[in-house]
Amino acid sequence: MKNRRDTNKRSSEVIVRFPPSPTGNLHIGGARTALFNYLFAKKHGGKIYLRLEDTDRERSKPEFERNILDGLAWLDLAADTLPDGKELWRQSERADVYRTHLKKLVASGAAYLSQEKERERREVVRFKNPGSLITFHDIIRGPITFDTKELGDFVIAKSIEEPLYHLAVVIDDAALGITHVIRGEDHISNTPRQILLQRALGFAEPLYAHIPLILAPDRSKLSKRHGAVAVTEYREQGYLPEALVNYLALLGWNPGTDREIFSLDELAEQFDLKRVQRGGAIFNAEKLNWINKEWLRTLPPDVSERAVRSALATETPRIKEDVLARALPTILERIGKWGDVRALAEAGELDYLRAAPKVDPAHLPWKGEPIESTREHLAEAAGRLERVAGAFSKDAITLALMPYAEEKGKGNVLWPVRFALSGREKSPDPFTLAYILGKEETLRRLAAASNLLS
RNA sequence: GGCGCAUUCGUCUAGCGGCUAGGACACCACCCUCUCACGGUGGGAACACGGGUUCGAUUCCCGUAUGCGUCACCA
Repeated sequence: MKNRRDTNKRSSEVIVRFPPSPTGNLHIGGARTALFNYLFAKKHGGKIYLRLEDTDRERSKPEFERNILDGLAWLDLAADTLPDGKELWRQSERADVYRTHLKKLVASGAAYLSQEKERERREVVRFKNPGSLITFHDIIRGPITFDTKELGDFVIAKSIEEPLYHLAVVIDDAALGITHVIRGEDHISNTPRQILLQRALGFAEPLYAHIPLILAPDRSKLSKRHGAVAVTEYREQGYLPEALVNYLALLGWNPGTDREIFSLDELAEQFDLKRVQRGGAIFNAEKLNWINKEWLRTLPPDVSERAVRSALATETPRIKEDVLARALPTILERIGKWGDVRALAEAGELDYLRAAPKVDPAHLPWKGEPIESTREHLAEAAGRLERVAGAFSKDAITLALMPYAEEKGKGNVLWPVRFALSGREKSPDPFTLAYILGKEETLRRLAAASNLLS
């Protein structure tokens, strides 16, 4: 039998699979299962196959399949090409194989056609359960024992033509030569059933590793009512795939060091099933945000600029190219993900980048400073900035303004200048603002503010 | 309810018989500072409980409690 794990020749080979059911979008938990399988395969130079478990024809939908494939591609979790040369393994295309095995099971007496009363169907295929004690060694949890008598003669197919989950899984795992089954802890109780089938079919038993579940803040199973669960929703919110992968890897696994920022390749290098946690882990968006921020900082400026620009694409009027380019570091400092750019814009915090602000003259003077001298400060600041000869850089601006500000009191000078440029009580510092806006626009706004005071 | 899995700061976690129980996120304070953000420094914060085993338990064993999973002609 070709799927036997030969103890000499192929003992070190690792073959894993990610088998989503296209009955829903790729969610965070499924993505992490895919990730752990991927990391394990890469770590050991093995293979990972993608298998669509679509035996339930009613619930399986093309749009879910699309969503799953999109999500995996976005996270950069590429599966290996299948032994038959295809990219995708669909259970719905393997009816003949399942039928053959089913007939064999029935012929040998390991399964039987069962007459049902008052059920959905009159006749189904049940597995004749020998009722033995099954123990398997979970890589993460150690030995787990079940008394399969409690399972009864479970149904393995709706009919000879319609296999159910456990049967299809066992047959496909054997056909693909799967060596390690890495899946969610909710599958622990499925394992004895599958081992029973493997034995009846004469298949080799893969090694099992059941990873902990991802939980909602209230420790219940993470679901739609807890907010975003689909991977594509995180993409839409403007998270970086590197960040989501990084965070997901750290949810339930750790490298044993204090390091927290890892690329996919670095994770693969470090990954070890032995360091996977046993208890469930709550999904914490704040930590994700922090990791995303760390990744944001690693981006080259042109990539960031493009992303910020596209986040602002629907905002009018458009921010001028050169202004946006200079404002980029300041914007990046204030966001955790691309979606925050929109939030910033909607809160009006970027208005001053587009056009001169409507300045409320009442807010122009710094604490108790008279209007007269405030106007003087604005005029003097404008004069000094106008005399800046070379590049209108942040350093040059600071050099031009600082001595005067220190002489008259920093707040007395810097507050009105900053307020004149931004029109806001909270904003970046005046030097940065002047640099972003450019000399001409800076002088124009200072003059405008000065006029408001006369 | 049966069966199974789990339980260290609010959260993610380090720890694999002897530690002032470490780190990160979040939070708080201070510093930086014209404001905000960034950054820096510091702080509060945990071994679920009860029995054992042991000279000594966060660590090993057994209970209890709690949480979660699963008991489909879904996967």
